Amino acid sequence: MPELPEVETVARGLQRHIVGRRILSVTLGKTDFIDNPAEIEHELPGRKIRGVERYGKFLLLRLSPKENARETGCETALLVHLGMTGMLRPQSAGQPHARHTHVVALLDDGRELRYTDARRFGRMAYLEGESLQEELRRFGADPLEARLEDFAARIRGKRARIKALLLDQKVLRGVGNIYADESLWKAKIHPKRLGARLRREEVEELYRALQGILQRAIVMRGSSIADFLDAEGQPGEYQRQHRAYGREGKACFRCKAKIKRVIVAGRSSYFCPHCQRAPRGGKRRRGAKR
DNA sequence: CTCGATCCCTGGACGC
DNA sequence: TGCGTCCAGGGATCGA
Repeated sequence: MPELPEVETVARGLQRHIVGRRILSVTLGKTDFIDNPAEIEHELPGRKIRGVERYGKFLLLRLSPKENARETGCETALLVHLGMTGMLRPQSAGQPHARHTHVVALLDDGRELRYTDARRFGRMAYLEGESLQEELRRFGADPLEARLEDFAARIRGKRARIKALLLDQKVLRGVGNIYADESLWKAKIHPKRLGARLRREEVEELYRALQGILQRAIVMRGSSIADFLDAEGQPGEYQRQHRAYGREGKACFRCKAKIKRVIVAGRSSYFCPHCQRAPRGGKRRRGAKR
């Protein structure tokens, strides 16, 4: 499940392998995850891949300008969201296509940049100029770039549960279920606590926990739970470091209490009931009707 | 504003 | 071995 560290890992791999390449042609399979398939087919051929960036959980492939817009400075990019099972990687054109390969871009070095996605929870969009900027503005701060003050304001200014806030891409871009749970465990904060109710020190603790975990996960090239592979087809190693996620019933690494699982914000949330204390009145407030 | 529910989709785990 | 069922989850959307 590609979150910030996994997408960063893919972006770095792509930087090494496809930057500078020109796209010669595009072939599409199923297209229900593409904003405008016809545009992808028509706009990409002839364009050079100038750079690859991560933007939250998106890969941003910066493209050379359109033929008729050389001077306008109009930025163009291919946005790729890997969803749950998306993979983007270059392979030699001779190699057989993996199952669920839905986008194939032939490159000028004879290789193909292939997008495969079994569940098609991903997204692909070609964007340019103002619509690109507009799309990027929809998202919150990058957790690795945000200053503590900004992070704190984003969290404490909201009454939603902290888990929901961490997952909300408009608040922070790039955090998903795994790293939300891992950072809450590290900071000893229960997922159902309300953002606005966190103490100053807790927010600071969470900020440091989140940054530290994301950085360490990037070094280990992300977590491979089911089938995540980076741009070079390699799995990540960070799943071995998980302290909460996926550990229901197992002993907490700090206190040996059994890790519990609850649904918060519609997602499985793993936490230590001893280290991460439930909020006061977390069930139903006393005397509240119904 | 925030919530839960629902849908999208497929593969893997599990029970029989 | 095979079949049915459940679950995983990021994000959009809708009604409460």
